[in-house]
Amino acid sequence: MPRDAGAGKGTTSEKSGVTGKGSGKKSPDEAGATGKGSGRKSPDEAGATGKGSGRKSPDEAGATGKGSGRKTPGKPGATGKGSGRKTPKAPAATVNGSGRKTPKDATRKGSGKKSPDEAGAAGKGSGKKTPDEAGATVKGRGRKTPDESGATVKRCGKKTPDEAGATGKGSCKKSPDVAGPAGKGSGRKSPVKSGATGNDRGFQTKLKKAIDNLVRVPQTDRSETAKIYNPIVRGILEEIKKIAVTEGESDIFRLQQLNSGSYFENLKVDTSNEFDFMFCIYGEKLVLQETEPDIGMVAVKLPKSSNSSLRKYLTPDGFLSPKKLLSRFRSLVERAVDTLSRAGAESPFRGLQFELTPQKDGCPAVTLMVAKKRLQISIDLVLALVAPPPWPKCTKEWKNGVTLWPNSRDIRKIKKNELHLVAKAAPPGKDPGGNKLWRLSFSQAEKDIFSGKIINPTDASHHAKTCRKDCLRCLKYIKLQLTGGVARDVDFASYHLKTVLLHAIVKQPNGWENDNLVTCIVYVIDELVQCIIKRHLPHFFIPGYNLFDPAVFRGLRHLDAVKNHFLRLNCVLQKYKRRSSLLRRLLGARKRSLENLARVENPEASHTTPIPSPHGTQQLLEVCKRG
DNA sequence: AAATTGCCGAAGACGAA
DNA sequence: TTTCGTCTTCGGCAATT
Repeated sequence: MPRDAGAGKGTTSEKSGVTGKGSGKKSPDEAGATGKGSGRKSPDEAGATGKGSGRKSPDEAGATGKGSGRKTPGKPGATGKGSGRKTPKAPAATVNGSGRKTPKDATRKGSGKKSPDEAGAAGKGSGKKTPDEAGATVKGRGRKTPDESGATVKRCGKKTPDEAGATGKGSCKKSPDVAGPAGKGSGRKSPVKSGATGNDRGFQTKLKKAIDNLVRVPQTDRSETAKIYNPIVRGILEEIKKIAVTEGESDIFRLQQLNSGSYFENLKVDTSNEFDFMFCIYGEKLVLQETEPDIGMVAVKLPKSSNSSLRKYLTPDGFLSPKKLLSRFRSLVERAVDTLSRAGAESPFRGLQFELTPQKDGCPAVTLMVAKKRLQISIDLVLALVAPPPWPKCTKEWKNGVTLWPNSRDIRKIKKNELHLVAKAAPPGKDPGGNKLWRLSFSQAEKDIFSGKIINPTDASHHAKTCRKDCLRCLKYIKLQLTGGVARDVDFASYHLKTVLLHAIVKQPNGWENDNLVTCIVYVIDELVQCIIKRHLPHFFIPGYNLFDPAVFRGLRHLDAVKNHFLRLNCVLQKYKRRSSLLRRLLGARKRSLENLARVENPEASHTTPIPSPHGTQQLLEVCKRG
């Protein structure tokens, strides 16, 4: 986990009551109008046409008419309350609450977004508003619905390429034609003709499956687990708040939830149901002392004038003690969990078994195991202090100059993020007793970087998304083979891979097209190998903090094993990469020109001499086999 | 300050081509 | 079997009450 390495760590398909007639979704005819009669049909459509239905989520299975968009989790169905965003002065008296409403909806007070069924209940198909409704909703709002903004009728997140083009946004998969101009000339051209043997085909199929499928979390899992962890985390937060109020600590334990970790960054590659949450103490004035800038840790004091309840957790020499505060936090979580587990039959927690795992030395997280029948999930709760901007001095060197990536605007945005301080133990000898030093966590900034716009920017010349995140997921998957099988105790963390990737992008911001995944993996592995050879991997945000410094990295003796593990795979991938015709097929780039493919060949990728390994292919196949 | 709502992006699912 | 387009779900976030 990132924590080991350093820095930190509903929709209820609104059951509208409408029976599914008069759907706002497209009719089959309309669907066909796009020139492609494909796609998933809604249950409504399925019923209308007699054709097979699509996948249903467990909830949907019983429901007809559905809505899109997100509802407050844990509050199924329309609440009937009158709060939320409303048109301040709705001219049309029939409109209660917010959102688009048909006259029919007007009889229901206060619910928000309507399902397509509701929205279009008055007529067939279209979800468009009547002129009256349009007048009622357009004023005084920030964002507008697609309808209001004049777009064509679409309620779901994804857009058709047309819409995407119209708005300049959208994540919809585009056809190769849309995906950008085909090869503009330059670059190495592969002379290799198509020579796929039966083995190669098997290999490429497996690799593609490994890349496409192995590193995904199935939607059903996501849905099922979200229904468990969301109410639990909310419940614990509420219980802690209640306890804190009765015991006079409401000023510090009105915690703010921050979802963090690989699951919420969409970087998860293993099958463990592990979810990380930060519970943040905010609004406190803290005085940071950068006594150990090169290990990413700070000491914290309170202003003299402070009368915060945090005073209880000061050491005799006036430092805020991570150990004391974490201990208090754990006891609060224990009591909250106890309350949850004693909840009545009507509670959302019935049938769940809770177990807090023993506190690990130096670990900032309180880990709660939750079991529901055969499903088991692990919830990591990390107490964090919020350190508002500006960032500490040790980060000053970070991207002071002009860089292509991230660009200066993104850097400003990243630096606006709050930093967090977590109770992660210092390296041996640095903080005896664990009473003084807090670990700087950049998880919010990292989340910002990996959230899409920054890691996968869309620019004028490359309409397709980049493969940067996929690259990291593949590398994490490869690492999993090592740490999950060969040698568990290697201390080589995903955070190291993440850091290498970020440095690699800074060094080489171009060429991360989706079609270039294998080349990119090879490149990042090369960068990693260089870092291992030099025993030097600077923390991304704290240049002076070397993550491979013997003083802070315990797994030094394993690093060469890690290097060899990745090199063997690199050797195979490099060999494989040269067969451009195979690569073309492998990456689904059949329609693109060879020039386009060659254009992105990365000259930097070949600066490492691969170690020949007769077992390389075998190992990669092992990676693929799990699919 | 807290709750609610709606829009958006990301990514999985799945049928048709 | 692969590719593509569409639909769906969920989390993030801003606007609003």
